[in-house]
Amino acid sequence: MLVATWNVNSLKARLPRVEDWLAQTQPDVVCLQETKLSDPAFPALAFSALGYESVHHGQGQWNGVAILSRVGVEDTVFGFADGIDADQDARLLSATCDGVRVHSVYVPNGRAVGHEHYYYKLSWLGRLRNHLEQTCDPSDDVIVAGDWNIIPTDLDVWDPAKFEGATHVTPEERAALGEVIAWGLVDTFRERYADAPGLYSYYDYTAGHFHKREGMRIDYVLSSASLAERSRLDLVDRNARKGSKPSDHAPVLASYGCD
DNA sequence: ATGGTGGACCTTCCA
Repeated sequence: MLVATWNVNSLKARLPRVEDWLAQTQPDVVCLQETKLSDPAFPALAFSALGYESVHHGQGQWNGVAILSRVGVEDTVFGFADGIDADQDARLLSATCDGVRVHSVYVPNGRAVGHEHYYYKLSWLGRLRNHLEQTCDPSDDVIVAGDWNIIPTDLDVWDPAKFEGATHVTPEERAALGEVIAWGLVDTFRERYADAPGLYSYYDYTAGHFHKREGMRIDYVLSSASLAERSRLDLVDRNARKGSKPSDHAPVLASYGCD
């Protein structure tokens, strides 16, 4: 099974690129973030024409997450499970695709350390952990993929010094991510490329960051142990960040063999 | 030059 995650930064602006990329890459399951669409505006028919069923959790102007699958979509849950404080934004979508419980996540940015949005980000990650505890089991095949808005280690950014005092690198954010991972997830990308620098999924649009390879790895596909054992490939599709009108994020791919 | 891009959309917010 080939799984991808991609923050498209407006599906309306990016649809032709996403269609071309799907046809070329042929993933089985795709988690999208930042569709910036209402549910009625979601282009399900365009994906259907390419062989993908889809589910979308949107709110319009901001946020919005989707799952595309050519191996089925069942038991969709929109946002956090019942009993968890509801999210103000559309940032989480869960569904089962060919027996794998898939989560498309768009973790809040945080904006600035100490900002109200920063505490919302930490709370959100705690609620994500609760959601996993309530809705699935780490011994099952589980994928949590998306834009995490956290640089896991200093290896995942071009210049850690530039981030002193900034969000994405604080011990609190990394600890909150750690609590999600401790539920039972593996970052197979970093295991595969244990000490390799320069592998980034996001580049700021401004100041030529992409061409200077000044990026960060904030998009990742985390998987439960049963899938991680069958991990066959992890990569960032850097080519999809090139050309005219790209997203500021590149797609991240992970594939898993059969049992 | 004290900005720099790009997407939401109408003046400013967000990343």
